[in-house]
Amino acid sequence: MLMHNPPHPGEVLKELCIEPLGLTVTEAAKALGVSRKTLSAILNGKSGISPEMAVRLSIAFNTSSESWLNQQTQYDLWQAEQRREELHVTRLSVA
Amino acid sequence: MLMHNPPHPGEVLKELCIEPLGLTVTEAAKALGVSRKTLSAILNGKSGISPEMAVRLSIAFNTSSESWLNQQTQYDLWQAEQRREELHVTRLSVA
DNA sequence: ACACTTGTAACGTAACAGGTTACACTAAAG
DNA sequence: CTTTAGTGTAACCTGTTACGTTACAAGTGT
Repeated sequence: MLMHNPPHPGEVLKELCIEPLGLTVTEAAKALGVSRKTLSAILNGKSGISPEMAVRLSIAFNTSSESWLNQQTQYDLWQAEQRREELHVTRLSVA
Repeated sequence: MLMHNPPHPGEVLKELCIEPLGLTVTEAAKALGVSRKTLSAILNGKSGISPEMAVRLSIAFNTSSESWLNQQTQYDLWQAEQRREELHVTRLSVA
């Protein structure tokens, strides 16, 4: 159960990958093979990290695609959990 | 790094929740607060588990929403990894 | 025969990742 | 001061996907 608001993966990407390497958004986008707009949207929290983008990041930064997508999952899930009460769901199990 | 083709979360849902409780798709869909079509699509691998659906499942079956969404993430990622070679990405880091 | 369950086709909507082009802004370098 | 590089983002487009309702065909069991 997630307790705290997880950071948007874009922030992590910026702080752990882009800034340490002194990369510009334009450079990084070109290397990743996506448009500058797409990367910019991620870095500014306007869009999420897709499975394909996670793989791109894993290649460019020699990291784990799983870690990127898991971060996104935690973020998305926290958003959905905030609306837990609004979903009228009947309990089917007590296990 | 994922090595094996992960099962579709719908299969797991069917085998671990629906069938053990002797639930019909119609009943389960009603309890979850979604249409029969939506649940059927998930159970038959035609659509994935959304963040909101993960929360619904966690309420209905008293489980962890994280586990459901993580399963979906692993599944989606495995699909994306199959196309790893097709993405022309430049390595930016050797760390 | 009838009722129940199921998958699914055929429509629709909303959301979202991604693309191109173009604009305004900032900051640095000449 | 002008020029250049970098940036965010608006305005358009596409493709995909989750979800809804309605309706149909097929299977199963009473």
